[in-house]
Amino acid sequence: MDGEFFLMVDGNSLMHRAYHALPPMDFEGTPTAAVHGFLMMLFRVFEERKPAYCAVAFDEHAPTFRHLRYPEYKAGRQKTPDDLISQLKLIRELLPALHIPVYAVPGFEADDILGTVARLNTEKDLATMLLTGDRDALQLVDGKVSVLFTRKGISETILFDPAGVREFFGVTPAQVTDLKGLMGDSSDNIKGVPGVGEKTALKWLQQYGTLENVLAHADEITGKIGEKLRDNQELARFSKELATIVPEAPVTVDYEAARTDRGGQGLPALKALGLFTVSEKARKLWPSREENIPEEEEAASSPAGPSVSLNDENGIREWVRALPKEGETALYIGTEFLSLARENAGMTASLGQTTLLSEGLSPKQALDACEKLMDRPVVTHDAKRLYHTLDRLGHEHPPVSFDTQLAAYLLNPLGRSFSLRDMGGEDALFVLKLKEKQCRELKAQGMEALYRDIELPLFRVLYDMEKTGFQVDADVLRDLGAQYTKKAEELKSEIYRATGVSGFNLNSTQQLGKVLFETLGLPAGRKTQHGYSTDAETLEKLIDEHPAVRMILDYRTYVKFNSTYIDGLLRNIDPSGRVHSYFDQTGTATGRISSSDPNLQNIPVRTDLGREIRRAFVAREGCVLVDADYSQIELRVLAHMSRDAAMTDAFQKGQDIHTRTAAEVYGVPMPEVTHEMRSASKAVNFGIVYGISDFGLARNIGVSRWTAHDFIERYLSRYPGIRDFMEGCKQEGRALGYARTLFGRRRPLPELKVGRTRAFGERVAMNMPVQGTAADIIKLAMVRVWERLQSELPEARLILQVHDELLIEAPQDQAQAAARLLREVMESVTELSVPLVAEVKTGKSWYETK
DNA sequence: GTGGTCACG
DNA sequence: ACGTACGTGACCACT
Repeated sequence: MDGEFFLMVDGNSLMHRAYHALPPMDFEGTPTAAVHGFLMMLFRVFEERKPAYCAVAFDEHAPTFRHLRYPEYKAGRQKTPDDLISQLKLIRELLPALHIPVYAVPGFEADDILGTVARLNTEKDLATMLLTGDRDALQLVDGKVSVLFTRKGISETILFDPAGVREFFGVTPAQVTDLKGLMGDSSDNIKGVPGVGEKTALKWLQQYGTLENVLAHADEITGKIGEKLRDNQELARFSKELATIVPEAPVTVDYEAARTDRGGQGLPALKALGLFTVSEKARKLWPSREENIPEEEEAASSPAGPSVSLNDENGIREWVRALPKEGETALYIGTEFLSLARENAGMTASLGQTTLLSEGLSPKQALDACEKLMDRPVVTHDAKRLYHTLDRLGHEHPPVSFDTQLAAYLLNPLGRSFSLRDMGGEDALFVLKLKEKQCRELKAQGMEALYRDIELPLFRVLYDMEKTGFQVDADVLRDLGAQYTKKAEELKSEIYRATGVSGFNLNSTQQLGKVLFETLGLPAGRKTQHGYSTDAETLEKLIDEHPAVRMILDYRTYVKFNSTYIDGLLRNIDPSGRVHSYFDQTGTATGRISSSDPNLQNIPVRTDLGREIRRAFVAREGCVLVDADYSQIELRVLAHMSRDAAMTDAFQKGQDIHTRTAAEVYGVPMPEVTHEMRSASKAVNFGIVYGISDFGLARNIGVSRWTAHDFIERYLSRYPGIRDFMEGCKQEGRALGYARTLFGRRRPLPELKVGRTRAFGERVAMNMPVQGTAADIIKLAMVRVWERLQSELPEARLILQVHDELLIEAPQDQAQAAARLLREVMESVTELSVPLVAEVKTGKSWYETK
């Protein structure tokens, strides 16, 4: 915020935060922890933001008043503890001594006063910053009013302007009360509409704008939730009214008294309470005060060893100059609020025991200040995200020597979360310590090479893929969407006619199940927790029973394509016409990467209808797509790992593996293998990779489980190496407690110990080494392809990976070179006992490469 | 938020 | 003796 502004503090909110965030502390029996926390917080904001004016508002209870209007108001809140009440009294006495005015009006809450002071300031054309931990205040944000929001207790703040509120909460400041009216707020005992949560409320507000308009269109909303909304209109309006801050509290502002340059007195009062750290901070804030004569260093303030603030320019210079030439630097930029890159993202950099902190400076300022750090390789947590962040800040990328997030993933791919916070730390110093520990563990577990040669360099590749994106032709999508919508609508009325039931929600499995299996009396198949199963497998069996069934299946297809692919993709196209998927390198148990927002790894291809969607995925002007698929990579890996003679032979001779399998299992020469025989064998080959069971195979290919059992037996007797391999996987899993790939990647097998999930654990023990090794191979191929493209074809870019497929976007005249490079690298990236084969195709669209 | 369904490898 | 093929992500209905 530029220029002068008024810092208006919600005293109750901050005291509550401080009270709960800090361990109890007292001075000669008087509790002081919350007071200490409050003042440290306030003074830090003074340091960082330099407000020209400041005042603090407190709730002033007038029970009868509130009571009469809102009997249940705040009934849900817990009683304030005694030692917090005493500290609230204390702080209200201390603040005036520090020349910070206190505003409190009986019958009004602090946020009413915040709103009123903000209004008064705006009328004087003075900017306001509201310091609070209460989300209600966000409704007050506008061009002149911002909210400095406390997080993680009181240790961090984040500044919201109108764009920030939109970006973070998905609503404009004006819609904050509409949101609360719909979803309620348990901390304020505001009920909202029952059953409506944040997601629903946001959706409606996006569509209708205001709560009143949502209510006006209540009959358009279907389902139970629509009913609830219609039944609770009054409650919604009342909830919104409760949440609305009326900036009409009877307060007047004495601007002269609120000037911050009059502070610095009252230090004796602070010391009398044992608040030495606070008083030291105050002394620095107001150095000219005569009573601020430095005394003997009484309270060393920093518990975390030597650290310098980035506000301290000399300190930074000293720090940077003192950096040894050798040695590692850790760099960590706090995660959660990066989308608000203009504000305090809490960057830290560490070297050995020294920590450099940016509190309150923008990351840009912070980074500029320690630019020298960028020359050397950094240790960080989530390097891919760091690179994206630095892009936004307009900063270069330092090379990355270690990524603790990737190491954590390798050490336990089943981990639920890999955020630094969940690893137990929040700054670069912690990252550095974590690295030491992880290095030892990676080494002990034989994963150094996997880490160094595959996982770490891959982040750079994925970063590029995310940044580059994939061009999507929105017109093609919209065109398809219109066709699909028309088809779906037609089918819908046909289905209503054919079933004789209209108006039910076809998308609801429950309603559909009732119509099919009760109204029409069709024979029900499997059951689910909530009724009849209506999945495709069940419905396929009923196609001949009723004409509506086929139509329902078709309807589902069109609706699915429309909602997931057409609408879903259109939502994700950036202004330049490209979609930027997120590639999660720490998301799967087996070592694969996953793709989301949008997921580009499940774009339809198996049916003609679905494949049309790929026409929308195109190369940019002047470029083509070069697409390479590994042929049967998992079965080749299986052949290699199992050393099975027949399967190895098949691949070495370049035979069609499913035909060869059929020949083996049915005992006929390959030319005599029929389509049906090959197709059944293909299913078994897949099943084998998944850790087959006769039941599963039977269900998949529609034979009895005894037939399936027999089939598997014959398969395993023809491929005895595979039987041994599978047994070996299970035994090793039991002995070691984990499954592992050819490259040493591990997956723990906790399931194997528990009786009920043991069979599952066994299948995982058999599947993971195969799926995981294939994942290792393509990851290594990606790194090599990326490196070679850098030096040989810098205009060509890797843009997508789909587990066994890589996609490059290359200038037209470099397509051949790119295709050759891609094939060469993919096929030679590692040496197995069978050849690796990649099939390459080029085309203007992804459809053409299939 | 959970479960059902369905898209991919 | 047990449930019933491995790994993902998105959307919808419903609680």
